[in-house]
Amino acid sequence: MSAIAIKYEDKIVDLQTAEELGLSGQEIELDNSPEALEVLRHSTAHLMAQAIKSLYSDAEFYVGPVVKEGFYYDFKISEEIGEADLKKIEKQMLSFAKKKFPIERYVISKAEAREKFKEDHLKQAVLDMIPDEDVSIYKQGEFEDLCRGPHLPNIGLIRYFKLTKISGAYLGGDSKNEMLTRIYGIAFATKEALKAHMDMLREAEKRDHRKLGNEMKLFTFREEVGAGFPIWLPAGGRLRARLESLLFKAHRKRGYEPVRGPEMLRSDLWMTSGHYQNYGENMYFTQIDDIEFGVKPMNCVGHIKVYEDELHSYRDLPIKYFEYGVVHRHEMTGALHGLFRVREFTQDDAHIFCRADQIEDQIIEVVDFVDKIMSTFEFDYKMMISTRPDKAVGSDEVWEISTQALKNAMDKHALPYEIDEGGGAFYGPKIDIKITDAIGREWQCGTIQLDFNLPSRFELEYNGENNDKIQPVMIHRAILGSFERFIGILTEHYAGEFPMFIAPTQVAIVPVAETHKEYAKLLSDKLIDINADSEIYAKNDSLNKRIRTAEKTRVPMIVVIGDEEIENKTVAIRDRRTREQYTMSEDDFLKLIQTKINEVNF
RNA sequence: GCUUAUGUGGCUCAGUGGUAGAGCACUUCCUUGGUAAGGAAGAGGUCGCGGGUCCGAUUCCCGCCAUAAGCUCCA
Repeated sequence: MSAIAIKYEDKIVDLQTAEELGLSGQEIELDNSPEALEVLRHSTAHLMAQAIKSLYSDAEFYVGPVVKEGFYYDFKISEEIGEADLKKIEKQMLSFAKKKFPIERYVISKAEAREKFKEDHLKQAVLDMIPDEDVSIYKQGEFEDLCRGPHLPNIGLIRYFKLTKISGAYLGGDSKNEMLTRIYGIAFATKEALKAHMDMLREAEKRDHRKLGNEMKLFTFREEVGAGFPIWLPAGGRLRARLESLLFKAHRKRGYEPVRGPEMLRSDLWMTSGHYQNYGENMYFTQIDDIEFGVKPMNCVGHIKVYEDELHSYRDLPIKYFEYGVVHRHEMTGALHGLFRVREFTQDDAHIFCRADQIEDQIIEVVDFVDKIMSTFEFDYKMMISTRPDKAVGSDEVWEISTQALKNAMDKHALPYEIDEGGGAFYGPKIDIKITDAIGREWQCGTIQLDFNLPSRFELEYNGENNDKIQPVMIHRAILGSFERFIGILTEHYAGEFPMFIAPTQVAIVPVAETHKEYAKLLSDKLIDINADSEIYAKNDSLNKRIRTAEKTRVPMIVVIGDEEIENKTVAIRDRRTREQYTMSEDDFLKLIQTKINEVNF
């Protein structure tokens, strides 16, 4: 295999440029490495533009970058174009690729470029953004494009690609500007890699929690209820209740006290906290007897009021309050997405009030808590420290101290993290937990936020050793993030096949005949005694049909009960995971279920 | 919020300028069955909501609501 580019001073330089400038470096071959794919996908974007230009002669082109999930090109044509046209464009791309045009590069002045692309007002907009005097042009066959590269030496190298999506996009991402057409695509160096990618997309589609949630009757949305307000159905309710009770115990063990603040608080309080000024556009307000109230978008103010209910000694700290807090946030309609982004959700929220010297230990304790839960669900995760955003309260100094405190805690325990500049909450910096699911997708759930600002704004204090008044530090934290999003992620992570300890139903009981129904009910009661939910499939259907129906609900275990089982006090088990059938004594079976449910503790 | 598309019984979807159809689910009956769909009959829809055009609208037009994809990743 020959090189398609080189690496020079840590930058990818294509062969055309390298030759021109006489550069040399480590060769990059056409494989599925990030560097090679970047070059390949960039050239594929150009090939797509070439095909579009040949099919729609009035096409004007904006930008065509490589992105995380492939590449795209923004352009404008007079004709209407849709999903169905993608095939046509792909075909045209292939026919160009077969001609193996070399990709040539040359440099001209910006003025010359302006003249060259005078027909294309989008290219002019691109030129406006380039500060340099000279610009590079890449040419393949008849097609020329303004581009800084890097590109492949020849379009014949582009073989395994797919156009995936077509949509609108604003010029420069600004909704005040004109709307362009955007086509997304993906390209790989090998056929296998492309196939694996397409398989992953199909798999993701199959796992979509909106689809599974509907099929498995976990939750639903209704137009007449309102966008972004989920309705939990019985199966979803059972799953959620299991999570809640596991988590309740876990909090109690770690010294958290359950509390609860009101859904609505007077607006004055939101002004004190700064939410009114910094978060108001996401809040819902209402008027009661001439007083304005804000529906809580976060639980911290309620917990602050709990803290204020009595005087605290330095000996009592840290004080930890937790609540499954229902919050409302006004998200843009276009941002709503199944359970992943809703307007009402329940956080597994907690606030730790502690002394400055306890920050590090508290942060680490929370990180451990997170680790315990995430590893139980077999999630890999990484942590990200987010710094001061544009809209923020508090002095730079306080931000600096608190951001440093987070970094120190992490560094001291050799915990790896990345930095997200400007991603913090308006009252303090945070550590976000990003988990990776079963098919490699990343999700943001948990968050640990360090806050000196709210304690100061609410003038919180505790009595120090010398009876002096000292301001506590507040740590806001959520581990699942919200039950909604987390259950959505779990659904996709497990493809609906929830493990025993959170499954909505642990066991499906199928009595062979009418005469076995009574026994099935007895077994079901025994299961309730060990905290396992079961459903009896005793409808007037054939045995086969009832087993099939039970299978479709993705229940972890199906047990069939007939004369034989009743006589021998056994159950015939059908295990979802192994798809195997075996017989077990009823006692052993109950013990097994009990073990499987109890083996999980956060 | 913006752009585009979609919206037909509980679910998945056909269909049409002359007020609708299938499969699954549901109800009743027959079947009493040993591990992935037994059979029959029946009930269920003002075709998302509101307005307009038309003799007539679920179908065409407009507005709204909801859903989906995208709108950040800079030649």
